[in-house]
Amino acid sequence: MVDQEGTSPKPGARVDTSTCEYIGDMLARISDKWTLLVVRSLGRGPLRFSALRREVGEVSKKMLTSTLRELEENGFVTRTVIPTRPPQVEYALTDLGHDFLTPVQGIAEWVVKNSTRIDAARASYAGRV
Amino acid sequence: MVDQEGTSPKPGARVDTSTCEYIGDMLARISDKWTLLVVRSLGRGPLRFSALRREVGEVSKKMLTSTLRELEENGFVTRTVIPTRPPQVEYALTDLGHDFLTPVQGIAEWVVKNSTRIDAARASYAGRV
DNA sequence: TGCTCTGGTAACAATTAGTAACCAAGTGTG
DNA sequence: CACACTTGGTTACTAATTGTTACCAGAGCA
Repeated sequence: MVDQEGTSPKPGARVDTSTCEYIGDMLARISDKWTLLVVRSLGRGPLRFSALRREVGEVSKKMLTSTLRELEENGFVTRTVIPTRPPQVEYALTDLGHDFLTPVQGIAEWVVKNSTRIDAARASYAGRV
Repeated sequence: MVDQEGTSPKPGARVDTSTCEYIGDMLARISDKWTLLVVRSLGRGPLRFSALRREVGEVSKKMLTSTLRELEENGFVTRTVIPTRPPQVEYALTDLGHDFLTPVQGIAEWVVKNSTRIDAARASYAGRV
């Protein structure tokens, strides 16, 4: 075996393996550049595609589309087409998505509360290097 | 102007703009594929590089290295070289990193609690499509 | 007529992540 | 002795993901 990258089966996991895998899977699912940002934006109320794009920031149409598709697939948001002159599409959090907002806000609040410590740590690291 | 992708300055943000940007920045910082997984693994105690790699799962050395470097830079983990025969390197959460574990565990717990609903939503979407 | 808006999509470019090999010093195996 | 294997990486190359740009279609407006 010459420095293999692949991981072989690991028998002795500390916590229930399938639960761990499930969490890991979900964390991987939400750990992309836009998902949390989009959920947070929709947490303040339903938004149309363009409004959401303005709200989130520098997200491209393509990535916003694919992020929303995946959130839809996971049951976090609904997509409603409003048949106006140029048809508009409204995105809103489902009950599940709204509940998910709680832990997400938890992170956001933690970040705000600890911003001083984070900045201090970063400054200190920059100083050491 | 022909379908510009760039976003122009947006004056009327609902919440304090700089706070929002700070949160967005931090969310972007932790929303990569491995950060949350690594923090969660180190939450159970300090681990050496290889042990951590086994714990996290299918992460490549390269990505684990860069993830750990960024966590170090943000003051979430410490890196300690143990001068043994082949020198070993131990990674551990700092106080800041340990505190961060709380909101991260919040997400993990939410996922476990709501796994039934998530699975149901996914199945329902798969059925509709 | 020309330019705007709507919510996308397709083709291509740029960035990022993953893979495989390598390093160097020391241990164990045949 | 020669080989394999350990440690924590780095490097070069490739694969996958993201971002950019242009385009669609139908209506509004000057």
